[in-house]
Amino acid sequence: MTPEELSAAISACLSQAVAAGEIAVEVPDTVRVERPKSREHGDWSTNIALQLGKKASMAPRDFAAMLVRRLSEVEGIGGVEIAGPGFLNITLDTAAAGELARTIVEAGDHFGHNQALTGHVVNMEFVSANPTGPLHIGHTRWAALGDAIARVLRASGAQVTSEYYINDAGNQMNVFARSVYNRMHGLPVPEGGYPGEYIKELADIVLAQAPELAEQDEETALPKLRELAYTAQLADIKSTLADFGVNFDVFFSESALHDGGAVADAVARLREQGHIFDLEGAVWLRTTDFGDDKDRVLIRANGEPTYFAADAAYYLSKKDRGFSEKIYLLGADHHGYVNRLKAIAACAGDDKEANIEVLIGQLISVNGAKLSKRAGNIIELRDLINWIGADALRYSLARYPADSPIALDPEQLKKNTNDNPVFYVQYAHARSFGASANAQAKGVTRESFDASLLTDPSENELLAVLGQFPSVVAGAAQSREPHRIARYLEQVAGAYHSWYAATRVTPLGDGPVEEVHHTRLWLNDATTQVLANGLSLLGVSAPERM
RNA sequence: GCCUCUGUAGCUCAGUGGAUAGAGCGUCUGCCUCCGGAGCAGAAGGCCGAAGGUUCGAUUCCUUUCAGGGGCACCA
Repeated sequence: MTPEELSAAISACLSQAVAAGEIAVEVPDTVRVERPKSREHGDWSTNIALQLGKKASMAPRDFAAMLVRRLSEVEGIGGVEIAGPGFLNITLDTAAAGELARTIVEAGDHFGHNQALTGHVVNMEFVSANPTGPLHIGHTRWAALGDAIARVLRASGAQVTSEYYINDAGNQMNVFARSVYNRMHGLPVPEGGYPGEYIKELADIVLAQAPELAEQDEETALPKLRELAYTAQLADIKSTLADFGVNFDVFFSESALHDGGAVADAVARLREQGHIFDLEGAVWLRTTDFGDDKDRVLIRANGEPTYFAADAAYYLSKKDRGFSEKIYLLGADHHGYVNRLKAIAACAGDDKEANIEVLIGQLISVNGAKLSKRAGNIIELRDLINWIGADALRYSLARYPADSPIALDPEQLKKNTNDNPVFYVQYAHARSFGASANAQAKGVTRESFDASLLTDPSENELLAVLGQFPSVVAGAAQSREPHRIARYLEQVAGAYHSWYAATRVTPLGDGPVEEVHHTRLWLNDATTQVLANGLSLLGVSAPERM
């Protein structure tokens, strides 16, 4: 019996009691069941009687007593006790609890999938680093976390498109091109230009493709140089992301918005909506009507559209493409954008609470220094991957909530590789995988299964932890917090290691293979499955040996 | 000044309107003649930044306050 099934059973009892006229209260959609810290409080507990007692004008303990009578009749429930002010402590029959092992193995890769977000059509935009330099550590957090969120949302039934917005328009591209040009000719970095070593590499790549650029003056060379350098840089970004296990569904070009007339069109549409005004030659969007602290310019007095205008056009594109929820994952340095992005949504006639969601991730600091490609002291994502591996990096970024600031010391991270929790989890997977193979070599099989034999306390604990996976996934999806998966996996690994130390899947020595060994193989393999499914949601590999 | 995030064990950080607040690292004690010891069992270590409020119950929600990070462009 899974916690969900137990929860449903309690709801059913409540509904029956209402129907029978024993209580008069609105039955909540779901009843929360929790794993009590102490085993003395049963396998699962609920505080539903405390919550509903008052609403039903009953003493919580009387309400609880009513529920106990009905719950005790439910198949699979071994006992129900009232504790304290009205907690219900529920103990499952061993067999009902153990049945979960078979449920998981049979569900396979699908175990953990749920319907919490079925029907949601979501656009998730993240990373969106400027194509003027390589991805660096500042981009890695959302790359890891954003991709994990996309996976978790999909597992919860949402239809998700992940998107990378390429800021390939505006003056920065010219500065970028001039930086490459200057480097090519041994000139100093231009004012406000990019100094990093990668500029030299780009210059070499560009020259290899178009040697004639070396002979041309800046004005002649720039357009083609710009195009080639941009293409090379974007290709580098894409390949780094791929090595990190992050594959976007869509790469969306900002300049395409300008060239295709989408920006002008967006301004016209917003004007129709009545949120535009003209002042001192510029065109403004009245974002203050929707919570922004100042109005924003869309078209400058000189006729050029602002970056914000492209943002508006981009939002409308997402809306036109049918996404009911647009999620933006931004760094804390963009926190000032939240209100104006939401104002765009509202100006476009959307609900700024339901149709747009802006998540702010705190920045990662490295040795206390801020990183900037302009300053040239970047730590590249590719280097980090090479140093500590994509798995360890993704996991260590995914195990913290986005709003907690983390300070990474690359040297420390590299040194502490063996202390990284990812190894604890991956090791549990490898160990359970190996244990299964060994057991089967000794004649243990999954041909028979008797759930009532899983009586060891460590088995009760492991089963309880495994059973929580679907609700953990659903919770992670709804809260956009994939770190819950990581923390949960650490719990699973811990429960597995304890179980492994307490029981045996393979008989001791030359002992006979008994029914209990066959049954434990199911539990072992169920654990392997949950660990693999969970790691997959984080984009981390589940090795069969280490 | 305004907005926002953070403050929990020596360190890095989880966590919840409920029963005894957790993990890893570090420290200390045990456990390899047998399925992977990259592991297990146990010990020590806490004014959940501070003060008010809501509640039967607050570390959790609200207000104030102190401390730290980040942000406040007709840049992109």
